[in-house]
Amino acid sequence: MGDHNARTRRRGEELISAIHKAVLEEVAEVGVARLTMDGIGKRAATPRTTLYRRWSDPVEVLLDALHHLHPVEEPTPGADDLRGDLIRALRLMVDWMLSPAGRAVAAILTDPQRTPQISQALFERVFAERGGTFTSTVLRHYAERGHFPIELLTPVVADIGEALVTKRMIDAAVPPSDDDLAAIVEQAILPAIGLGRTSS
Amino acid sequence: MGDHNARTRRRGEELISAIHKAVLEEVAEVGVARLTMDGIGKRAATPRTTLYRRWSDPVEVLLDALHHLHPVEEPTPGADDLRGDLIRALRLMVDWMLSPAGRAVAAILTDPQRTPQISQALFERVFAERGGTFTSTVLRHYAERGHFPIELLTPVVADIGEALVTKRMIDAAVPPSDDDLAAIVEQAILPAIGLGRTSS
DNA sequence: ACGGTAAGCTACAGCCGTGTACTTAAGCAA
DNA sequence: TTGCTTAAGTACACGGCTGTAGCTTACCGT
Repeated sequence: MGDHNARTRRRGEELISAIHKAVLEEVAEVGVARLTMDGIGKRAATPRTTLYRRWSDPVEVLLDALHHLHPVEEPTPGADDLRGDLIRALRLMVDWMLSPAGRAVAAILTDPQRTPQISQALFERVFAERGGTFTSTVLRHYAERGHFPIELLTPVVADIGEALVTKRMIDAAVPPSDDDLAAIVEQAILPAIGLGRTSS
Repeated sequence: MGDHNARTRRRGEELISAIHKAVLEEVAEVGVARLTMDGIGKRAATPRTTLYRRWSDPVEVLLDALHHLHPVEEPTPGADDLRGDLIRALRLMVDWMLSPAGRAVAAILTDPQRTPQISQALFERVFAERGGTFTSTVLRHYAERGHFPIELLTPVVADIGEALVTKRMIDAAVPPSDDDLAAIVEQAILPAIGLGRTSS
């Protein structure tokens, strides 16, 4: 009795990817701490029993979802525009941080109770797939072409852009504009690789 | 009946500051999301009823604790050692981030469900009390004494050190060493104010 | 067409945090 | 000492999430 759902019953792949999508959204919204089977089930429109058939607790679902994440897009350095490519790399980063996947990762990384297991799953699955950080891909490209000495591309320098963007995202409610990103590139990254503000 | 606690019953100031201490520890450990009256009460060794007499929910207790936080120590620039003073400022920051108060603030700032009210309370109470960020206090001091043009001390530049330290604290399990901080100062901050690695 | 597999659905007991009511007892001041 | 104030301690009903059980029903391969 009762109206059967107009939507057809989902199975296998389709159902699972719907659940993965749901966990990521859920964790981005409420955080790892408030993650519940109930919440995931409601968001994915599936009963908890279906979840328990495959996973034993919310974090398992989350880890599984991370394992199926599509790798993050990498910046593709252009011909001869270091400054522009850096800004585009940071823009890519900002967009990713605003996406469900990015917000999920942020929620996980900053959870006070995160375990080494979770951190490890994250780094293996989400970051290791990529060549490196957003800006370091660009920086390496230009260093190899002699735009600046590759010795200057230290771990610290490779992190400058990401660090400043991250801080902006935490401090301010509004995501950084292109002008903000340009300021980061010009005032922090370029000086660090010996390309001061004078050399346009 | 039963053994009365050997400890004398606490009242007023003493009790409240014990509760404040407890909330900060609790939130640093479990995060804002998992904050409960029960947890606070257990940690402060006081029944929930006492908490409800003054506050209506765990976040209220937290906000009240923040209002009673001692201001963070400010770096005191020395005579003529910009590099050393910057490192000391970052060390001060790291130590604070490792303290209960600092970890509490981190937990609050990164909570996916933080409200504007909470952010505002934080900034007013914890940050506004200070002159500025850790490194900017030092940087301003040396800029005013002509060590570098003050126009270079932009908001982005003032954030470089804090941003890199924060990222390090999130990424790595181990807090940065003095060498790490020195690398940040030399490779990121000093270049940004026009004092490259050449000028020692 | 049929039967197996797996998803949808409901129900239930258990645990934990909540918020309140009420009693007991310690500290403090007149 | 007396009495007011306030914390300690106990008890209870409520609600949400949990994990499981048992059943119904849709999908899908043979």
